Amino acid sequence: MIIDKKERIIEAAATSFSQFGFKATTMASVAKIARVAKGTIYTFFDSKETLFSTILDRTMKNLRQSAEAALQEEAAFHENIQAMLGAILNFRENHQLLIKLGQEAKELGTAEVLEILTQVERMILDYIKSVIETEQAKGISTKHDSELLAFLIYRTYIALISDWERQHTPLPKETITEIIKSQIH
Amino acid sequence: MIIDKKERIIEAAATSFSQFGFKATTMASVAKIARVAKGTIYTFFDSKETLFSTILDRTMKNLRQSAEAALQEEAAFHENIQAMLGAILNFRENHQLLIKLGQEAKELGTAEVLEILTQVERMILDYIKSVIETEQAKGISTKHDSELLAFLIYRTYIALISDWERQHTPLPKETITEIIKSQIH
DNA sequence: AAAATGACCAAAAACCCATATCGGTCAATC
DNA sequence: GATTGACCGATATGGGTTTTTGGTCATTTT
Repeated sequence: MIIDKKERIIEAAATSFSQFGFKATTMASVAKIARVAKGTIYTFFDSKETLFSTILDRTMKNLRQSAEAALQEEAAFHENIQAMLGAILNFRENHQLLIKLGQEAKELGTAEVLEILTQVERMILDYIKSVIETEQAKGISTKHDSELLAFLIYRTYIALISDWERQHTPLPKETITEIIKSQIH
Repeated sequence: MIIDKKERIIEAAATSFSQFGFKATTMASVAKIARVAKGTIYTFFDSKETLFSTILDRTMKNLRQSAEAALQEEAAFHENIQAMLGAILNFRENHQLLIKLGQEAKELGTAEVLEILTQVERMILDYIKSVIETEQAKGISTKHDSELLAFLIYRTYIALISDWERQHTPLPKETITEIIKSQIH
């Protein structure tokens, strides 16, 4: 019974955070959706932040899995990197929670949510870094160390996909591939 | 006399916009600092926006001059590009008007100021583009067309200088040079 | 008559403050 | 021992009132 309740709370919170964002989600409404009393939430989570963290951790785990699934054993390094970046951006653009947090940061500019988003970026960068390091362990040489390379590649990729398209027609896939490739080796 | 007055208004406005930002400068205070009546401002400029535009145009002209001054006839393309980028970033970081507009956009998030800032970015990109095109006209080959190359280089440079340093120790100059270089050829 | 002024106006912003809502607690209940 | 929901202090909200602002224009100054 206990586990079932905790799960219901998490699901209710996930729905609400995704639909209304962090600030506009109230503990009372989460409790109502989860069909528990407000106090019950606090037997599983000490605060709204903690509850949110649980949801975010799950989401990031899903993101890592999506990224992982894009990798192919037999593919070349730069192909895998690009497939992974594509998966990450696709995930970011299709998961309501991250979309909503982005909107919330832009509209309300709350320091709290802004910090959460930098945390998300940090987690993504760490994942990219780990993929690079796995590849390096296999003996593949890179131009820069994994931290810098992850940063450089991720930022460039986002710039080319999201920012460029705000004012231009999308770039051909080969162009993007070529740019990413030239940063690795 | 007329010219003198117009100049006084521009100077007063420049000071005020730089010190207090767009929203917080009032036409009344500009008039007071310039020692003219409020109505007089409107014989030279039709609106606060127009007045501001004049100031911004001057600032951008100064920026272009600073960037221009960093170029050296005998230097290699990538050296000039980097010198120019350095000059632009340095200008951005040291000119009160642009700093203040950045703060204003972050704090108040006014659509008006945000639009001004994208306009500034556009002007900077156009300038970089023109420098690239001058070089291309001399017969130097580049990996990408000038629009994409300007975008790529500028974004990467900002990422490496400003954003990287938010969480890491500054990168050695040679590393930055190398990265920029590899994007050009 | 051309240039300059500042009182004036509608519109927008800032200010107040009573009221509602929120995250979190804990004595009572199951 | 688990669960509840009335309750609390702190913060957010709504909206009526006042102040400030960009812009105008009849009047004055040059």
